[in-house]
Amino acid sequence: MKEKISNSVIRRLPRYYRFLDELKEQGINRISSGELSRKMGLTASQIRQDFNCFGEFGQQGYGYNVDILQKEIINILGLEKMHTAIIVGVGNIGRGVAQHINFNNFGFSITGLFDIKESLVGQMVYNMPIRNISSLDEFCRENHPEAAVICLPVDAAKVITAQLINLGVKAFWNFSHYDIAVDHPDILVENVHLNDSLMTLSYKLKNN
Amino acid sequence: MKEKISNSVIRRLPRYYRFLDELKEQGINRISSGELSRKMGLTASQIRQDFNCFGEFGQQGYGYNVDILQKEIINILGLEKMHTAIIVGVGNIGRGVAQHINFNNFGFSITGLFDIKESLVGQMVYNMPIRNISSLDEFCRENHPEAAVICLPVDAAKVITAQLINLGVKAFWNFSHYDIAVDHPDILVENVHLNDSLMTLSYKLKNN
DNA sequence: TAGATTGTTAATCGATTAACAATC
DNA sequence: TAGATTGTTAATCGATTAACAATC
Repeated sequence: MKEKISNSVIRRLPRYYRFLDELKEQGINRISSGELSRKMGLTASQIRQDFNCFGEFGQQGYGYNVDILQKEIINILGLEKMHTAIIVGVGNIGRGVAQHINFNNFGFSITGLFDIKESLVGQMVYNMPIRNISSLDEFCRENHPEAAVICLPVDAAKVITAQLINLGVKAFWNFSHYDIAVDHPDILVENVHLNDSLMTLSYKLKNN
Repeated sequence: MKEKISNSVIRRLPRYYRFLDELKEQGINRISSGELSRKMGLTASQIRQDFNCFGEFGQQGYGYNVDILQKEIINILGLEKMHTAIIVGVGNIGRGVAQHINFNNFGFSITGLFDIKESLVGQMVYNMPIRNISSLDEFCRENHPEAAVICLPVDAAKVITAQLINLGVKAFWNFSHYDIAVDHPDILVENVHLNDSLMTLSYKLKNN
């Protein structure tokens, strides 16, 4: 294991994970950096550099064992260690994410869902009722969720995030437009800025 | 306007757009790169470099006019030019995105929604019925959508994407795990890999 | 004018690519 | 052994930061 792993490397790991899955499905259990580079549209050099950040996973003259490599990536990403998480905001996008994402596969166990809207409170998602956001404090003091998925409008996101940080939440999967990292530099944040992404597509269309 | 604008710069533009919005709401109509850098957690240098890729938007000794700057960014991102788009796959995530995203604000006008599931066909989203995916060919030949939002499982995504490219769709907002760019290098793709994002959060939690 | 802040060039830093010796 | 392919160092490329002259 080398020193500091760069962000660029980390962001490529899930993609490797995905492609290794595909190889496994095709019954391929051995792959060289050259072959993988062609399949993924990267350079073989980059692939070898990336993997070598974490140790020596390959074998000279042979390549990489698909299964072992994927297990290493699972380990690096920490997908086997489970973290508790709550979903705050179960509107259009919150509900979509809640139902679409297989949290368990990626190291998260959802322990609660919250919304402010009375009409949503009590509805079942998975096999859990949506709770009133007024019970957030109490719930967190009892259950100590480690992470929160934030699917709220920007103003609510700001307030609720600060509240959750006080309650000990350490990591946020942030779907809101609120920039958590600016106010809370020491908190772990992963942003999903859908609007930003769509604007980028608009840019590409303009400058094709 | 300089030569090639780097990807890193483009990806920062929507974020500038967002922060300028916030400034406008606060009634601030003038900002220096130094102040903005503190608010956004960037260097002032980078901000000036970024804006200078596209022209001279500021004024020495004064800074930038918030309104003008935002209009320039809107122009650069092409948010005023409207593009027609369809949404393919109206399951959990497709529906969430369809209802959550304000496509019109970002240069897109949704002209059709499609799903394969009979139980969904006919249901109304916005003021449009979800159509059967079997009518995709006919619809595209008549309406020529420029872009498609892909919210499908990986296998369906692969097939439908190829079909849509044949029908003249030029750009994809891709929520599937299928890597469009590998098979179709000349097509415009903007990926939203939610699973990848969540795995990154898992990594951060492991290596906090 | 003096102060502030841009636009822009130069320096630094980091990430990607190329090359090749080590080794299976 | 000969061929293949890794692990790793060195070279290149690109992006960020620093510095400062231009100018409002």
